[in-house]
Amino acid sequence: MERYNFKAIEKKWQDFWDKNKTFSSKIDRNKKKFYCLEMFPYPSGKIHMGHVRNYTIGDVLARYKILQGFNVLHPMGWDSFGMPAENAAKQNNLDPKIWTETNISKMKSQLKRLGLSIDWEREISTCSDDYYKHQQAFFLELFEKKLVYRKENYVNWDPVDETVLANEQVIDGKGWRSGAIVERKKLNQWFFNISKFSENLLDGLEKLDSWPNKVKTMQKNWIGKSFGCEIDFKIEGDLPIDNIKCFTTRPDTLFGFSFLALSIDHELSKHYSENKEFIKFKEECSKTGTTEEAIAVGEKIGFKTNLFAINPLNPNDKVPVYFANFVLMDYGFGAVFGCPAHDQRDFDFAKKYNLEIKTVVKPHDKDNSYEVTNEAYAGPGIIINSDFLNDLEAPHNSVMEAINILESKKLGKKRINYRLKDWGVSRQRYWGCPIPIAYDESGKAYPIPKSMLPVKLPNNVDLKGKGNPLNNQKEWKKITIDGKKLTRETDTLDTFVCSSWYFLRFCSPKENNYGFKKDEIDYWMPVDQYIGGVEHAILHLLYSRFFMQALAYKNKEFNILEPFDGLFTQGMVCHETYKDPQNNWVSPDEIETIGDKKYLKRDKSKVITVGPSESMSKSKKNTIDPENIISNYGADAARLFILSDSPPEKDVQWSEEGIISSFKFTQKLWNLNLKILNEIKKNHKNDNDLEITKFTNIFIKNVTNNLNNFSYNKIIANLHEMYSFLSNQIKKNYKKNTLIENYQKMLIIIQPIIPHFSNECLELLNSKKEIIWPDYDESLLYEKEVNIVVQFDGKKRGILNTLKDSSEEDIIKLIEQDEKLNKYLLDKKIKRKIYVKDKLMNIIL
RNA sequence: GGGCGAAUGGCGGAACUGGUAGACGCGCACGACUCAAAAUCGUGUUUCGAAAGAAGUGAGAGUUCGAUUCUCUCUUCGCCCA
Repeated sequence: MERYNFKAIEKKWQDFWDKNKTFSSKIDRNKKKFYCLEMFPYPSGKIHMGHVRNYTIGDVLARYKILQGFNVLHPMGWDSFGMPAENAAKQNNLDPKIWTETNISKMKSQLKRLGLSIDWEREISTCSDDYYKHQQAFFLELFEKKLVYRKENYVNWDPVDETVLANEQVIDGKGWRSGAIVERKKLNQWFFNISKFSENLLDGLEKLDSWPNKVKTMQKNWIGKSFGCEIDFKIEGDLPIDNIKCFTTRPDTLFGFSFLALSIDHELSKHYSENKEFIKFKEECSKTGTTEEAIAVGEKIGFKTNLFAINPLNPNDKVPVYFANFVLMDYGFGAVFGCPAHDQRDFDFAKKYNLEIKTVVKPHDKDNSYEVTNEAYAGPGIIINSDFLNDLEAPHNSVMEAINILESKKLGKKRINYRLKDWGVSRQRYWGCPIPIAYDESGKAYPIPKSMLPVKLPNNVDLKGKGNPLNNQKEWKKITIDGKKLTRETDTLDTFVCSSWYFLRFCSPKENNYGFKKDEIDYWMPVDQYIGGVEHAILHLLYSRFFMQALAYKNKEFNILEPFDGLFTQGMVCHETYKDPQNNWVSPDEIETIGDKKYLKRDKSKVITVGPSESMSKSKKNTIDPENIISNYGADAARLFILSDSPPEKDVQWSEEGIISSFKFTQKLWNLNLKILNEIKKNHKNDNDLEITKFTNIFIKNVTNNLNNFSYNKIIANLHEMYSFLSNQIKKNYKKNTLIENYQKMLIIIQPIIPHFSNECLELLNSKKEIIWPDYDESLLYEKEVNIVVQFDGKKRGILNTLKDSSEEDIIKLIEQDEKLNKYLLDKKIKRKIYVKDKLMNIIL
């Protein structure tokens, strides 16, 4: 038996694709285009199994579309700005640029070994100034359109490292590196006005039919449109103010009003800046944490002012005003009216401070004496105890009615509120795209003229020092524009900005004057199928959608509003976790299995406990290195396995047995291939071809359907069926041409999955016929005979094999003649017959 | 706390619009080849039962001639948001 030499064969085809530029793409207006895109990777230096899965899924689709005759664009690039480079640079005294470039070349060669159908001529890297100069131009374009602005906002400040921390760098309220307690600090930062497009972004979701509903729902919730009312509450007390503005979605519960709560960042707080009690209260608030989660879980606390708010619907009703930790400045106006009976947070607060709890909604099954006691009632019902609002259906009719009354009395205004906040894009870091702005001494911002772009990152920057590295570049910061001496902005852009338009750049990767060429994006965009992890379901996808809106704003030339026509979110790659007796994580390749137990390889007295399968992560040491897998088993085997066990949208469990089984399967297929080539040489004259042609037809139909539905795991099952069919039937002496024709079709069908193997076999088969995706003949799928399930009283009692399209009478006759079935009919009267043609006969006795 | 989704053999998973539950793979068992093992090939494998047969898709109800599929209630798990 010959071994399949995957190493030589895979290399041969990868070199062939490289040399012939097989996957290079050009605009061809006679062909239908297909833009297949997988989320581009961060160049960490090593591909991981998640990449293998992501890019295999995309590659299967791209190759399928190529075979179907589409003009396919399938590019790849690098999301190469970001913190890991800066951290690595700090730790190892490296230049982030060199670190990143080395990683890119390593990862590129690894990706090539997977045999992907990538057009490498379109490769881009977001950290190169060829790329980011266009991004700076976009920033200025948005600046001109007034979609970018600067405002003060809070950041996580590490006082020891003198740096701003990302949320994920704050662990238990402390800086991840210094361990210092993180402070809230206000900084001037740049914002993209994404909230301006809230309605468009919400609306656009409706048209995205090929997006998973899950993702659409997540975006919808993130945008968080709510319908309600803004109310001006009249204020009495010891401060010179007349009113406080609130937003509420439940103005219909105003008669349950018992306090008014303000965010500690509300503008009124400035009146208390010297108040010791208030300062203490603020400290208390920051201890419980300022994340929304901490607030929801933690205790609700408040600071009572000497102010009173007057209920607009009932002027005799005056309630106290508090500052409270559960009110967020970002939502509405940073002020809410408290209705304890019908909101749990308000309820908790009222209990703590002994405030009145007035029930104003009763559930449908309760009478008017209903009273909220142990917890707030937030469900639907009927309004009670509310004067002119009584008996209204809540919330369906009551909210609208309350708004109408408030509007007619000029006490409030109908208002739509969005949860979506503007996108803060300033990052106080070195390794990012410089923001093309400079300031004069008064702090006024000037855009840097387009002719002076790119604003390049300076080289040889000391990253180990404190503070923002660019801010320490005294010379770099100086710039003169039109004779004015200015100081550059030292913040860089969030890396999400880089990934918000890279799919446009792939259409025109070499264009020098602008980020893309119009005729090129008009041809290629939108991305027909975008594939990536569900972890990007909200931010990256929403930002990219916003970016298209922003480019199209006040620009009739640009008319792509949705960048991604289809979206597919793949699941994660998981692996069992292992621990030694000391409870340390152990990596799979440190383990040896003897019998049904696992031991540490280097010390076999240590028994390993097997933990649950979890997504591969370095911290749990349950990663598998794709490079080893490809070296040991080949790219085709790796592709087969990563697709085989689970549907692509679900998590897949990596296992040693699984990859070995896929590897063995490639070997079996190879030997089968040799046998088939041998049969062809024999040149049989046998005319019986129906069986194999029929099989090929079913095979084409099944795989095509499964490809269209992303049921890639089922394709692997189809492949096994093909193998078992061919290995059983090969001795049937099929005529040479029949065999060649059918086998060629099968090899084409398996090409998207195992491209190296398929190409090699096709070459050896040397058929004259063109290599295109085969059609199937519907008439050949027609069976003359069918199996009919026979049921008595709904219970399956047997199967009849009979002619297709048999009548009910024919079937009954057959049952009467059948020894096993006719006994059920003895001494019985048939009450009813249900006959489903060619499928089932159910007899009710 | 809210939203979305899932639950099928020892395991991963199939089952198109309600119509043969368990495709395909892993694992396991037995057999062939071998002095032996590995590799390979073959057979079997939901459970109970010798068999006939019965039960069976998280639990409970409902609709139906018929439910993994539809409806309701519950349990558990996952993801997202808070």
